Amino acid sequence: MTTRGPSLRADARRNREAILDAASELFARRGESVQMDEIAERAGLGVGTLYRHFADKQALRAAIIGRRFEAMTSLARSAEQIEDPWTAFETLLYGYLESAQPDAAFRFALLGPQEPSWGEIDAEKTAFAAIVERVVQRAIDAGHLRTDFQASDFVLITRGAMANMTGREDWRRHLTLQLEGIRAADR
Amino acid sequence: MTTRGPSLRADARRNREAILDAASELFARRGESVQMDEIAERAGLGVGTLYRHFADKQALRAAIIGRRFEAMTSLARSAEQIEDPWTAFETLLYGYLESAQPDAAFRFALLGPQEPSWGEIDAEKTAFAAIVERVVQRAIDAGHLRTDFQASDFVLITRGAMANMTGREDWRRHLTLQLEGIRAADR
DNA sequence: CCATAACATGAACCTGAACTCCGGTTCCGG
DNA sequence: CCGGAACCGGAGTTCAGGTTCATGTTATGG
Repeated sequence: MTTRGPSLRADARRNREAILDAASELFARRGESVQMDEIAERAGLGVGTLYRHFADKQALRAAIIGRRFEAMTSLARSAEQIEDPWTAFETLLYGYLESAQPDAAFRFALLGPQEPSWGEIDAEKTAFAAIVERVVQRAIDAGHLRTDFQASDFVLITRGAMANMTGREDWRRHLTLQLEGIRAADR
Repeated sequence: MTTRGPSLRADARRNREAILDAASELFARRGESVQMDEIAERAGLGVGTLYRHFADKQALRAAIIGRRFEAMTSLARSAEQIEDPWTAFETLLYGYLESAQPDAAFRFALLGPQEPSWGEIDAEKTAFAAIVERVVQRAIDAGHLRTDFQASDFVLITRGAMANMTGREDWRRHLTLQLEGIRAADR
């Protein structure tokens, strides 16, 4: 998926990038409602070209989401490098949410019912989850998180916060409240 | 809005109810994607009849959501009657969420971007909020909730829980965690 | 029981947005 | 510099689903 190989003419590759960029931008800002013609125009291309690169709208959307997940994984990877377990955890959590905030398409993809055919994304998702697992475990071992905290709770927390990304910065308040319920009892 | 008056033929009133019931059922289960023809069929009526009673699909949706909000308000009213402040709070919280759980349309209406033209619903929403305000305040005064808890936090918590209503019962776990962050520190 | 206004019906209509298709254009190895 | 394979453009096609309206049906007061 990533290194698609050499067999792609130079202009084709350039256009593919342009499409991805334009679509990212628009999907991020307006979510579901953007239409193919708009994306084409913003990319400075014809609609036909979009369909040369992606089977249908759904496939394009999936590619975008996949891209974002790759970014999330690399974010997680760098957070994992941080020495202090709690700082690592917080960095991951805030980094994840702050990346999600401006991307309505991504948030919606996670909050709405999951589509079928997102098989490829699931793989990336798993990679991300594995890193979260480790960061969480480290925070628990260091005595910063409740011992009964699960990696799956990370998902609950983040979904909760994302649900409150409506215009304002309410989600930060919500996250703070949630963190209180998550920390180890002794402080 | 509620007592629309006498000027409505008996069969018309009956049909209106049938439409509302059918639409509630379908919207609740399948959210946005139901189509007018389906609703008509399930109500045992023709599509034209739907349009006699509701200007368009959006209006029908709004009527349904409004109805649910009325139910929520009456739920809140009865929770408010409970003696013990904490029990009242918990009853309201769980009652609200358990009602929301089977109703995808309602949840989606709250989680998605709010449509315009839902002015009438906002009124009902305000009534609900007023009751929440009182129940929350009582729980704070009784020393069960953090003193810095806001009525608006009720919204954050419930949105968070609703975001985790995906098939399983994850939201209960999430709510438990959230409650830990919400309770008064002294326990 | 009638007259008639209110109501119901659903096939046809219309809209908008995804997708196709083929004539024209561009890249690239030789 | 050339041939042709790969690629692009965007007007036109298709189709799903919301909405209308001419025709038929039913409730209700007198």
